[in-house]
Amino acid sequence: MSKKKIDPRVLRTRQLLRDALVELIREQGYEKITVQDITSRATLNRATFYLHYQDKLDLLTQSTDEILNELVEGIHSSFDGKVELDFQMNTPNEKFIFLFEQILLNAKLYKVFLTEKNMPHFTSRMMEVLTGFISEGMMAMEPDDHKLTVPREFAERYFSAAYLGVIVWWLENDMPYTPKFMATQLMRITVQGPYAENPFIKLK
Amino acid sequence: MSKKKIDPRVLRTRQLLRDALVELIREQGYEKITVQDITSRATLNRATFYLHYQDKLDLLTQSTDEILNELVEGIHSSFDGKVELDFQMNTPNEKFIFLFEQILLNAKLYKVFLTEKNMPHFTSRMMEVLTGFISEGMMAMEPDDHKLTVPREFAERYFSAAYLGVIVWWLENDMPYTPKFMATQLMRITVQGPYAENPFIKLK
DNA sequence: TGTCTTATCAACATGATGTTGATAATCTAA
DNA sequence: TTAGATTATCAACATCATGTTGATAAGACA
Repeated sequence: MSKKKIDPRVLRTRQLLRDALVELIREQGYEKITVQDITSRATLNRATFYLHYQDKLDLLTQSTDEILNELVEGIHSSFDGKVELDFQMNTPNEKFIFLFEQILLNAKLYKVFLTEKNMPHFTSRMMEVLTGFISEGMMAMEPDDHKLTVPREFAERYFSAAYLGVIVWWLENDMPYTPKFMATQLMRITVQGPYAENPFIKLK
Repeated sequence: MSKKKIDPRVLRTRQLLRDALVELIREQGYEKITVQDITSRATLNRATFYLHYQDKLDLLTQSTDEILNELVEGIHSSFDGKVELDFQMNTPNEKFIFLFEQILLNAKLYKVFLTEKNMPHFTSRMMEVLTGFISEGMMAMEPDDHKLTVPREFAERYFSAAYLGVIVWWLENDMPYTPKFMATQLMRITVQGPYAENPFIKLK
């Protein structure tokens, strides 16, 4: 009901605007772009822009929301209830492999949106997405707050930030490893920490 | 030699502009601010702004650099060579306590710059600062790359992103814990992971 | 004190913004 | 395939922010 048929011209126009935005951000940074620049690149009239979006920021916000909603829905529809989100040494979680694979598919776009300085909204939304998976996984592993070493929110933020940081690093370096390798490394560092002979674990 | 006497009026003007910027970002977000807004708030003429900065972004960039340079120099001068940056269970590293204390002192400013959406430059510079400490600590602990479970750069990014995420969480929630508590939690989750009975460590 | 530096102020050209109304193109459904 | 509805185009507009300039005032410093 909520999805009436959308005029294909509208979809086309919005896609053109979004593509133009991504290109221009990469070329000259988000700040310097004007609505005029975007519509010129998209071969549309400037007034047309205002039929679809309030301003530059609105275009960016809506685009990021659409992209990340697709990501989340893709994961949900592929794994709906089938895969437990547990953390095990050297066995990368399939959802995380899928995550890196999806990002790889749209690497050009993710790279621009995640690694350009001054990209409002996208990074925080991406963080929310990751927090979703991580809090889900943590609740599955340990629903009892008392058995956590640190406040739950603290841990969730710690891991989502760490994972996002790694994703950004991967993109900045032009994806030097496969999705499976990345997911494996994440499991390993999460479980074992960074040192092979784990000098951390010397409990008193 | 590089620090000639700076006219106090210049310092005053720059301080006024920086303060105005921080206030306005908090009130209406970085995007919507104009140079006119900043100079009005600072009770300065708009032309005066251009005697000191190229544009809004230049003011922001220079301000963040100054703030973070002060932070780094403060830590260096307080601990110069005295404190090893090692990671031990339940014993928070003094540099990290100091870090949280410094942020607490300028919490209003850090909160705006780190948690407002769309804050160019500051977050990435802050990340660099953290990466500095972390890579220093990791090299002290384990200079041999072969004994790492994951690529060194991967681990450095993982931890700096995680730590920055936790700092942002702390600020967003209006510093609900003391710097010492925060530093302790960071050590604990880094060393032991999030679970008290560490179910992660079930090696095959 | 006088000199140098900086701030002030008004004014200007330029360019981006957001809106409007008339017109053309394109889609959808009968 | 055609008619009616939707959307895009285009030119024009007032408004606002920008960046700069030149003349003048105020403040710092030796």
